[in-house]
Amino acid sequence: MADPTPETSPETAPHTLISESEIIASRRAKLKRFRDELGFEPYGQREDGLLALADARTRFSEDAHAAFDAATKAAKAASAAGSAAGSVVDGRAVVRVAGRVVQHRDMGKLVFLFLRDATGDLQVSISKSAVTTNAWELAKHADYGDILVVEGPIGRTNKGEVCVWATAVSLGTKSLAAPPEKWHGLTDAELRYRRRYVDMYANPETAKVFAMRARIVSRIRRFMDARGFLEVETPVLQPIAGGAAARPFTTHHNALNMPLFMRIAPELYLKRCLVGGMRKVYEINRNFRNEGIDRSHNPEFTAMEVYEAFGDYGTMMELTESLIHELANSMVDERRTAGLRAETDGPEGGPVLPWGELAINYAKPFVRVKFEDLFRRGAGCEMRDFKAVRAKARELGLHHEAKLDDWLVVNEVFEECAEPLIDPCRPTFVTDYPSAVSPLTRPSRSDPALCERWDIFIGGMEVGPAYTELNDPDIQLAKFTEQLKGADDEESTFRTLDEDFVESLRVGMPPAGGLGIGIDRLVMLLTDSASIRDVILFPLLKSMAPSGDEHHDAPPVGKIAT
RNA sequence: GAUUGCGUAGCUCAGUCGGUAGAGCAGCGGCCUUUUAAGCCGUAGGUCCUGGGUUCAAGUCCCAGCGCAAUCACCA
Repeated sequence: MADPTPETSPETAPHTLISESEIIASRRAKLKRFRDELGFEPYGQREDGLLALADARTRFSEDAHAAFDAATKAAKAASAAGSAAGSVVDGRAVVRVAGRVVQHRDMGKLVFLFLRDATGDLQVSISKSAVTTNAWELAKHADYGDILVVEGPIGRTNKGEVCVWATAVSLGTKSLAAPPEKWHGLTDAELRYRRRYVDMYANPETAKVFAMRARIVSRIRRFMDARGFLEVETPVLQPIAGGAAARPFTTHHNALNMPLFMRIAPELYLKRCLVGGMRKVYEINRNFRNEGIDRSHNPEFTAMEVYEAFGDYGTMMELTESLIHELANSMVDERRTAGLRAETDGPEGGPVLPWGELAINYAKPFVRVKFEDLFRRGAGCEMRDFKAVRAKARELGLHHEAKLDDWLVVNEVFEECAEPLIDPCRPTFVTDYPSAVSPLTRPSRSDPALCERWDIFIGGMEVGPAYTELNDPDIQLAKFTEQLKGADDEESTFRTLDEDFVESLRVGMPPAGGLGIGIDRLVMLLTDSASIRDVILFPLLKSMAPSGDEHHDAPPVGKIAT
């Protein structure tokens, strides 16, 4: 980067619309002083040989520290007694570290500060007598949020704090923003989401959750790969949004002048992979649904879908149970390492992980209950006794019951009465759903009113469904057609029959089991996070209204494709 | 979409019955070579979310709007 030209000096002419508080003005003044008077490049440079702060801490040696301490004291005593002091041998490891300043205590001729990186905090102690004048001035006037690079031996203070005794200090990056409160951190939920980059360093728990998320997803991939599944990537931009019944986001391809949808599910493409001959495939990727936002819904979310030729919903059940059990075990290990609450000796042999007020027991086998049995327990009548079911629906105040098909009423009564009976502390497979509410599922051969589908519930949340996939093109076409008939005007603008998919079934898709798992929800459960926003780095928020501009949502025409 | 709550300094929060806008941290100036939210002295900092209304007087009461949160609804 070239030096800033004087006439556009950023210290005096910030070209942002953000008003400059005096806090920021003073930081700009410091930036100028650090650069012009002290000779530090305010935006740093390449640094080789940096240790993560946690790794630097492990280089501390009690023996080396004690030996150096004793030698220093002896030398001092000798010097005081007038005898010649031999040179002190310093056996302490020298480390070079970088981090953001999160504590700064100026004791006059000694400065203590805490640096923070993604691995944790480490104290740096800077004695005026141990560094150059310029480094001393930099350390003394460093602001919260500045990134410093420090080198020196690692030892202890008198109070026992492991620290780097700086021999060199330089500027990694000057921070020009007012920092959050150093003790309370950033607590305002809105600010935490809008300024996640501050939240991540100010609240280390936030960064930890995302590190855990990364490990969970990585373990899922290893699990799937070890079982011989091939990871594939299918279109996010789809001409027809299929595979689920959700409202899609719409977009447009200019060169082809073609409307497109952001996918609501990858299902129909993954099945085409089976038609093409892939036996076992999975995809972990984003889905987009243009619907409401709450603690368990974000408009874009990550899902894993899995398809296994010649499997069925039982195959998928075993896979899901093993995967989630294994993930829970790994989280127990992680939590123990971190000194957090977790057990492996639950009533059924654990692992047990906390989720809010709940202690969820992931012991195998997970609970299995048939839809029909759970319905009977919850509603107090047989689900096939539609008269009784409708009476129950009216009793529950489901006033639009009359307009609905029998099985849809069954489904609503189930959600109202039966789902609450599921123990939130035990992962539970609800199996054998009514065929009528599962258009992509193969009907059960022994009982065509039912189909080979389960949903897994954990902590009261629906984490994912699995099917024995419907691969009869004629039945599939009939189900799609029927579904389209029920669509209202609005739905029909985005709901279209995917004829190519039906054609692929005519080519022939092997019998298969398929599975979908909401990764965000699973991560919520495994990391004890209450909201999906706590496991998505940059969750969608309403944009801040630019004052006085009513047309801010109109795109700047002509500025898009440059 | 509905209901409730919240919105005050950069951050975390007080603000009584409607009567001069407050604290801590951060900032600025000073002191301090062993601090652990360091401490001490001094100092500066406000569109009380926005817009109306009631009133002699509104951060406070009323109405509308915006944002966030929780609960519900929606979401096979």
